[in-house]
Amino acid sequence: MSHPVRTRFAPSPTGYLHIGGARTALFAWAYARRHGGTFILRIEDTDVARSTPEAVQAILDGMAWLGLAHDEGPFYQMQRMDRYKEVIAQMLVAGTAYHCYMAPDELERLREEQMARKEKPRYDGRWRPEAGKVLPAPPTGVQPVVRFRNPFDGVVAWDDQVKGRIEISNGELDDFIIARADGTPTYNFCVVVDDWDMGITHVIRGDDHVNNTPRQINLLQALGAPVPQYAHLSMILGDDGTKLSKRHGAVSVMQYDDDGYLPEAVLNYLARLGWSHGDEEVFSMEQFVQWFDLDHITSSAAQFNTEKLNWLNAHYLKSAVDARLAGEVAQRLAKRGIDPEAGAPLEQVAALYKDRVANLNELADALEPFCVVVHPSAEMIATHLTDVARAALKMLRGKLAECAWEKAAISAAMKETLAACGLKMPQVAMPLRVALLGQPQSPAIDAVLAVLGRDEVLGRLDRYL
RNA sequence: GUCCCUAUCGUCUAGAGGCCUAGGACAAUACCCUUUCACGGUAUGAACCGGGGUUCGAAUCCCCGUGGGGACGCCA
Repeated sequence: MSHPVRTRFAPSPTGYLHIGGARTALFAWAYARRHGGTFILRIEDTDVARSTPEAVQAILDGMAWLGLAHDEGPFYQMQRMDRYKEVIAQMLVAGTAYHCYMAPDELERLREEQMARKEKPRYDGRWRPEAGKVLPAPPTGVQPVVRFRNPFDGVVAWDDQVKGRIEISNGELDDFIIARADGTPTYNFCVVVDDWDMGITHVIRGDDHVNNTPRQINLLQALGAPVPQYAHLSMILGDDGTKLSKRHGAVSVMQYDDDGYLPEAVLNYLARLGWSHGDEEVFSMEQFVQWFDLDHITSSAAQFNTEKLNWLNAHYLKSAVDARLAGEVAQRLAKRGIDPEAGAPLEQVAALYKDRVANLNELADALEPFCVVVHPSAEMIATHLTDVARAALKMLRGKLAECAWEKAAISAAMKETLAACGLKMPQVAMPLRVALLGQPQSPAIDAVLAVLGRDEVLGRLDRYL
């Protein structure tokens, strides 16, 4: 507890915020919250060619939808160039970095030779200054890159908070480039300077960065900077067990909004994917933050399971406040060109349907017939609105025109009609559903009538009588 | 190829040497509830990758295979 916890989420704005990034952000956010720390958002936009302002916005939107608020930032690496260049200059002076004039094609050739010899491809250190070593004369007209002088022997080790102790021999590493020929700094270098400057105490990030960690630790140490704790999260696989890709599965979190998921369902699902707290399955973010720890993160990859997400979403839909649901559905209906004010009060209809659907689009589908004139198919009319049924509906209509407009009275009117016609409930309820909503399934019919309103019910009925 | 990570029901997972005849959840199946369709309830089936150790005792620790994933960029 001596140091306040500071975590960060550091996406590169080359695309939207996808489900894997969202989980990384969630865990980093939760860890900071859990320890009363600070959650920082940093945009790693040094890849100018692929970074876009749209992607930055998409990431911000995704975070906002999920409710993952950052305490500091967003910081943009492109705005920190002066600082990076300052550090590089210092390293050059200190001798922890050096200029390398090797041409890219020359480097490429070296790599190919090494691969052919079944060796790990790495820079051979030809421009690395050593005591007593004579360096070639720098070729004229060539802009050098700057390489980090990585320790030659020994091992780099850290206690990964999710994977345990990891040791990498320095012999596996090479003198990687920290500044390109045009002077711009590279990823591993920027990350290190940023994590240092921003006082990051816990680096919680994707598993694909395990290989970068030893390089970053070496750099940090060369800089005399403190080494943070690292926690590497395993990746999320697609529904079919294969790697998520743009082609399948790796959709924007905003797609889940479009698909009718509630953010709390997505959050709960993500929290439970790769982390656990005993048998707990359903919990709020408040509860999650209280429970969250690095010790119970799974170290192996997890397969995304849409069905479980659906179940959670249905669960949160059931317990959602009617007014909120009505608002969400109204927006969706409006997008379909339907006036949500046109029919029965949406809030009441939503209450009737919310425990029968798995997402907001299904809810909108269910509420739509309450707002528009429905046109059941000829086949459905033939099947349900038989002469017998119509006769019963006609009698029912008479009673409905006069009874008190509430569930019990409506139910009584139906029962009287059934008795008078010698019919069973479904024989009248089904045709009634078809006439009113255009489909033979609905919640309890008396409740549907009550909510639709007398005028609407009688009007819709009259089209068939 | 080299290095690193990883392995419990179909899926997410519980499990820190005896509480494990391996627990929960989703999904599946059956039944119950029911005014249709759902919701809900109850029940059932379903797993420790293989082989060696260590130990009185291993899902848990170690080694070797095998499977899966990642990294080896003047990308991040």
